[in-house]
Amino acid sequence: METSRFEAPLRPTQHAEHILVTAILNGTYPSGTALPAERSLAKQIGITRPTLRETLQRLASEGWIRIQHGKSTMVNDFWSAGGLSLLSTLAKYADFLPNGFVTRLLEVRVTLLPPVARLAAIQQPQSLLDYLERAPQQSDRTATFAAYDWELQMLMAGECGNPIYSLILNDFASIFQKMATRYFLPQSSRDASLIYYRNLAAAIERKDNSVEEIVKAAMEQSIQIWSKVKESDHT
Amino acid sequence: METSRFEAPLRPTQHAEHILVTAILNGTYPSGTALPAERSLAKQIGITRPTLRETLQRLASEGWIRIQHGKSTMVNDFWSAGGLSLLSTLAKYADFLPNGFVTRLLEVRVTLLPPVARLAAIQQPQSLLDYLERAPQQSDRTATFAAYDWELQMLMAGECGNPIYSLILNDFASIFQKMATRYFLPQSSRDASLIYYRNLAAAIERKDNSVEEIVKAAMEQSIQIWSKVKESDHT
DNA sequence: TAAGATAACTGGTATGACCTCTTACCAGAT
DNA sequence: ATCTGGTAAGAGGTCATACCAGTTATCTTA
Repeated sequence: METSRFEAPLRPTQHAEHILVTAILNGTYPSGTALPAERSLAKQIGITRPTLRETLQRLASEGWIRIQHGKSTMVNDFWSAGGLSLLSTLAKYADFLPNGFVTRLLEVRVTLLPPVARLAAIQQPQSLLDYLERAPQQSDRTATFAAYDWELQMLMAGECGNPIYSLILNDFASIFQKMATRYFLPQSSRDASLIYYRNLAAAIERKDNSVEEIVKAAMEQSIQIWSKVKESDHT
Repeated sequence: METSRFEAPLRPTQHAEHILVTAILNGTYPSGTALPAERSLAKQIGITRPTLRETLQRLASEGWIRIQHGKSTMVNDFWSAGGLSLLSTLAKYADFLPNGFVTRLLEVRVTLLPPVARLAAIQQPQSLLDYLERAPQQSDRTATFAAYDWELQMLMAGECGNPIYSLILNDFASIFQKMATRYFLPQSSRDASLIYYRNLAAAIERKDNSVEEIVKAAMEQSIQIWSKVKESDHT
């Protein structure tokens, strides 16, 4: 349950977020119901109203709640009303994530990244090749692989010519970073990625439009790998 | 420059957002530089610090700025550091949008929506068919088409079984709504959509896996239509 | 009975003080 | 000379409380 061994005394604003998000996720404040008034809510949580409001504004902009002057603040069904920035907050409370949620994320990546890679390979092939040249070694640490793999995605999104893909990926960051340290733990995961990097570099040099398929295959494989990693973790 | 003919006296918190976002977009506060201290910034804008902070927190959560205790608040390069929720704020300041930005958004939709439609057609075909049954009439108002078209996308995202697609679409909402009223203005746009709705319904009933292609073709066509709409608007 | 004032909610903003973190600078010890 | 630790200034973080402004139900009043 804990992220760190020592209970870091949360700042009031983070404390409020923790209380509220937890309460929404566990059904204490079901969607469609009204949140307590700010004055009483602040007293309950043990912070002051201005501080509480900063947190409320943040949660509202992510889509957890809906604030309207004069009316009570309402709890949203964030799956239907929320924005992608929910993911960054949601990642902090991974215990509440539905089963297979990371898989859902990887499935989105299967549809997104291949076209992005194709465009990037067309627009800035040398930039990708330079980066792929600096691929990690088989013996490198898990964290090294996680960082390298993530930056490869960001690089492709940044070079594809469409800035919107970067925005989407940025929202994926928190959850991806969190899963990557588990994903790259087995040696087999790292081996698979190294093969992927090599194939990708070769495809980019060939300029034969095989980039999209290669990335798609790798992304689909990553779903399989992830499901195995999850199994072995439960053992 | 103005969105409405009448200068609506913005609430302090919105006023602050307007000032800051405008200043960031027009280069007054370039990315990488420090924002003025909260106390002086609040005085400049003419609001108080707690109010300013609410706005700053919101902007920070969208990725415009980076706040750190003790250090100065820094301006981000939001294209590389921002999240998808930027779009909702960005839509309010469409004058600063780079040329072809909506086209970039439509291009993302081309990669995103077809797989979503395919999944939705598999999981909840009847739900889609029921909705397509209630398609608007050729003579209906522009706003009617805009609303119907948007809700169709949302329905597909909601029924596809992967909640993340809904989150992404939600962030598209503001810009899409804004463009839809222009997009559906010509009769030809509405005719094209009506054909698309019919084809889609037929494909779903056939259950022959043609849904994805039909949606993809329609989304690609929408890019063409949009470029024509833009041209004629400049005339 | 129906229109309008009013009071009691709710969130929105204003003040000004104090707490905490970061940083740079400087005195003292090595 | 260099390292160490303290110290002060400036940044964001929080608090306390009062007041402003929409929303809504109620209670007048025509």
